[in-house]
Amino acid sequence: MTAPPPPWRRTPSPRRRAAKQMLSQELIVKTALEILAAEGIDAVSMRRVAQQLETGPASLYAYVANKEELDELLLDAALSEVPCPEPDPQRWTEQVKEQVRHQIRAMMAYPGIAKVAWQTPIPVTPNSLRQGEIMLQLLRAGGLDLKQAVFAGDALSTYAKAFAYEASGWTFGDYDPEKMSERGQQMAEYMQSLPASAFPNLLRAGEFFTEETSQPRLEFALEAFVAGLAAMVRK
Amino acid sequence: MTAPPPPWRRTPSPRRRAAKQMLSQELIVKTALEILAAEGIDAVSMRRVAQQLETGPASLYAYVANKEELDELLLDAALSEVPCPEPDPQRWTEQVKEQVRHQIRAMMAYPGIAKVAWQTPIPVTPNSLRQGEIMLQLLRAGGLDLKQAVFAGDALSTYAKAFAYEASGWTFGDYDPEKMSERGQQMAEYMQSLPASAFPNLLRAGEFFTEETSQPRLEFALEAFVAGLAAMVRK
DNA sequence: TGTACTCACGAACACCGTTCGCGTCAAGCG
DNA sequence: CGCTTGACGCGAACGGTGTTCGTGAGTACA
Repeated sequence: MTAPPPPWRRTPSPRRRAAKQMLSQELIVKTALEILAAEGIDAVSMRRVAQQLETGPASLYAYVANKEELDELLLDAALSEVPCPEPDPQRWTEQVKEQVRHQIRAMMAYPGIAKVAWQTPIPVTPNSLRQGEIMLQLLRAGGLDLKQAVFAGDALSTYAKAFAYEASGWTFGDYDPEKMSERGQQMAEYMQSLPASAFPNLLRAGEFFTEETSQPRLEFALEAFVAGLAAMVRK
Repeated sequence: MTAPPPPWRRTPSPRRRAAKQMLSQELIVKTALEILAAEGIDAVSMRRVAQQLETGPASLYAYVANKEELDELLLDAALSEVPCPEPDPQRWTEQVKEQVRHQIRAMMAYPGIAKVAWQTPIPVTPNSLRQGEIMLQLLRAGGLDLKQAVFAGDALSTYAKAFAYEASGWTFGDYDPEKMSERGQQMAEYMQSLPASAFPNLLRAGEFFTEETSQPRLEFALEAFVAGLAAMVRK
């Protein structure tokens, strides 16, 4: 609100470097996570983070190569909270399922971080690698050979990302409720407009597809897949 | 190269509507698909499509509500090629797997369309619905009850989208090879920099994770999941 | 011929990620 | 102590995105 100083008068002490906190990669990530928590993933832009730090977007590039690297750091921060159990061959199926649940829970703790996980092909951050290794250990403890473990681990982490992404979109405001109910209506209208028996199953599927069936859907998928793995091992 | 007409002279016959093909939703989708095939999904912007049609971006909004709707139409076009088999209870496991393979193949025929599938929550286009219903029919023919079929169908289509997305990124130029090999090196370096035994499995996993293992990875995941389903039915 | 209406679309808006180079500051040296 | 020089923070600009609104030209009708 104060008027800018007259242009001919050199500003007296504009830089009080020590006064405002020095930038650092850590501080940038911390700030980005705060914005993520408060305003969602789409609000996390280089500009918005810089604004929060009271600087211009160009300043961030001294500590972060680009947006992609920032995204990767955010994902890694989210994954840092996932525990690493000791493999127990007796309980391997339960351990595998539990690990996937943990990974999904960690991603859903930061609304929208799953979207980032998809944009980051083969993340190589410490915590991502750690999760990959843990998963392989649990699977191998169950008796899968290396190749089987790698394939199964890939499928599980792919599904975990996919599930977390869809669930995030559902539970946080990414798509607004008004639009969604409109969709539901369109869908019902379209299906009923065709020959009555064209969509006998799909017409009754809606009731199993609400937010509160999210958890059972995950459990079903995990149960089926892990049971399939167990059958391979026994054979 | 011709000079513009003097401003006081009203342009004689600027609109030869019939000369350039009239716009229509169909033409817009067709043009977008051509650009998609030639330049990849990221090139498909409202501006680029309009440019190809020799008009401004605003003109498209008469036939398409927004970019999201255009995306949905593109996805629907891609799915139109997926066949719809008659359910055969004797061969249901094979039919389910084959249907997923077909869906994935259809998406990969249009590089990057899988990305669109992710951005479109619960697509309600005719072909998407048709695929949903088919999947439910195949699963129910296998003996699953409606709830089981809905959950299984959800998991399968989620995985199909996820797989097609990852495979698309891999096989088309989305991430450039130089960057990727740099990644691989970083990864190997990091893993070896830690206590020797920190990543015993992951260090040997690389060889199972090339482009040519893409197909076997899919088959493994399908096999495990469908086997798990079959076990549920038998029980 | 004059008028009224429709509608195609150019231009603008508010964003985005990224880059370049200016200008200021602090350190080093005479 | 004062000057020079090097480093570097960051404002401004570039080229992109999706979307909206007002204008003016074209058509149809009186």
